[in-house]
Amino acid sequence: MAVSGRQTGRPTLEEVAARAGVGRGTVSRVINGSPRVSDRAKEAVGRAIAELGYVPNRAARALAGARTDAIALVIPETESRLFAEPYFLDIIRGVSAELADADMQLLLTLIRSSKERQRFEQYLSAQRVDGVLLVSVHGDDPLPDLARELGVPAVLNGRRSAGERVAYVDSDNVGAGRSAVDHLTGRGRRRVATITGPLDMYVARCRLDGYRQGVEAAGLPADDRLVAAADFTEEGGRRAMRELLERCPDVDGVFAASDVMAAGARSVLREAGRRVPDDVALIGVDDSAGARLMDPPLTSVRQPIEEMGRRMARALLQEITGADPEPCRVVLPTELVVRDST
Amino acid sequence: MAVSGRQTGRPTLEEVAARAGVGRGTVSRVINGSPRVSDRAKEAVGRAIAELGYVPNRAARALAGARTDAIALVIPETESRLFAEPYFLDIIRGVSAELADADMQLLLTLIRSSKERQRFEQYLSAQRVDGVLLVSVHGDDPLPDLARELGVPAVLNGRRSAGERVAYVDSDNVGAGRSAVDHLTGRGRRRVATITGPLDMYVARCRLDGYRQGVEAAGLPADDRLVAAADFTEEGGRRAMRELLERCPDVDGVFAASDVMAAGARSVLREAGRRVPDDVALIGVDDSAGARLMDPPLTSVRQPIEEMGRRMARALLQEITGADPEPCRVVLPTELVVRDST
DNA sequence: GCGGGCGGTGGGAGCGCTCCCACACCGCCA
DNA sequence: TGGCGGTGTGGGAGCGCTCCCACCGCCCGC
Repeated sequence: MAVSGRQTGRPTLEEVAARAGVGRGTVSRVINGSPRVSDRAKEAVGRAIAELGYVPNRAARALAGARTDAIALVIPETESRLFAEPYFLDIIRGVSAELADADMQLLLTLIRSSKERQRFEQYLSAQRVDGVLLVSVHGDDPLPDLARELGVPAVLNGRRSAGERVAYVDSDNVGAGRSAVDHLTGRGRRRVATITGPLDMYVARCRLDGYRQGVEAAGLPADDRLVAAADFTEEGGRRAMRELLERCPDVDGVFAASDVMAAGARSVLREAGRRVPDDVALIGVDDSAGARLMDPPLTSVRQPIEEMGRRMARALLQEITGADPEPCRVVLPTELVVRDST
Repeated sequence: MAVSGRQTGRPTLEEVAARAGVGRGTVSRVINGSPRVSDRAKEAVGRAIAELGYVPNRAARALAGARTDAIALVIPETESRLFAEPYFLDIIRGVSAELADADMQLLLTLIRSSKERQRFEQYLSAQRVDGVLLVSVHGDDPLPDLARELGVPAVLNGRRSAGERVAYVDSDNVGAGRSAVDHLTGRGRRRVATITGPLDMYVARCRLDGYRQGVEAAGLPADDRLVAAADFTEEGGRRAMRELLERCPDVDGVFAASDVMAAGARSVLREAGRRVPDDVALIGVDDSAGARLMDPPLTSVRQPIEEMGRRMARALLQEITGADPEPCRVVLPTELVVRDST
């Protein structure tokens, strides 16, 4: 049964109106939750909608009204895949959960090349989405500002700098570094090193700041030889660990600014015959799935990634409805997950 | 400058037509690549488009025409997160790459609850996407058939059974199991066990078949005590390995049908004092990021995940344009990645 | 008792496209 | 010379909504 003759088969708002014995306008008002509708009409329309199985046509809505009921989640992947991948999935999970309730569509846009970037910029300026969520933005990324200029609501995941002007949801990266080092020094480590992310990224600088605070708080001497810059990759972590071992053979604790780099460091430590955690305690950031698989399982500072996604979505929705004129500035706390590597 | 007074600011097809000195129809024809246009007109329109920075309005297009220029990628997450997460990201990556060239939008839909499932089914029947890509479908998932009934093109990632009737892109799971066992027996292992996925999933049964073929080909006796069913989770892998150790203390090789389960097995082996690979050789499937991090690094059978995503997208696009009446049935080869666990 | 509100309503006028019909205009044939 | 088909073209008629104006009652105040 059903789905037989008709071309498109879908009932329209007009048909709903006819069945409910009201005008088109009234149906539209009911659907959009306008307060100026009598209970009687509301009920009649509701029944007609149910009977007909009516679902509003999004294209028509977008064309007639202003909104599209869709937001874009943008993930730039220009360079090497900097962040551990599960990170993105968790963000997506959070965003998706929040959007589902608002009945908004999630458009996923991976930007790999400048061509794709250009295409996305066209997208933006064509106002084809009600807002954008930007993940993994670099310090010099112009996309957030472009969105602002075009009047498209935007929310970032992470800041580009301390003075970020676009709305953002970030995690407490200074606190992450700080708690990692506190944990290390709390276990009696005295020569605590750090492997940083790329220092043109604010997130990396923040974690380094946290490290420095922790070192100072423990009354240990600041020693720049204990700081090795890397790039969030495993190979980078490996290289940095080698440097560290060479410069400071007496290192007994390492705070790697990401789990992936910690994994790199771990393999170098193994090759060098240093036991973890006996000789060198090791701690990462992200609490990624891989952390648990490492040997020994890696102590790590967890970020509430899914929650960040959720908060970003919520902030964007608010910005779209214009509920809150103040751009969202949220910094979520991190949490130490202690395992056997420390 | 720019973006000053005008309400929407975007030029319309009509304005392009006026500027090019042609009719609306002609501009539309040029944009959609119709052959029935003179070179002169084509050129004039092209210039006008460039000068005005015209970008077609998607909503209007969708409303007037039949297509929406969007496809949905559906990821059911009802139960525990069965598959390792990076899997999905790689699929997304492949799909996205292929779609970008076709200038199609990627709608991501996570289905967690029956409510979200229902919403998506409404979506489908409202014809709001030109097609669907379905990932991680279970044997009894009705979604693919629903899509078929509604006449929405669909492509699956993996089959639900040997007789799958909906278009699909799968990897050679039998071959994966077979090559894993061949590798194990090739290294002289004689008591080779397997930890399977949930046997109501076709993928799990295929890998088990491959295992059995491998055992037989090596002239080893089939022994059901060497087969332990699990569920693709780490805890499941752990439980299965314990069983195996109890039933067959002389086991010297284990083929786990996923890296995650291999990780579980590995930790049980450690606790039991069995060395890997000396006492027991261990091999997984997926070649996930975690495999490399394990100690020792895990030998694994890699699936061409990103390529699968790409092929799925390509197949779907073809099905949408109606180019190929035959539903896509692709089975991609897997590849053994040898590391230190075997 | 009459005028002015206000809650509630109907329906016209688009939104920016695609589809398709109608109509030039060309060169060809009979 | 007239007719005929084939190109190339213009533009009307929607697609299914939202927005908004106009309108109908009713109740209130004076």
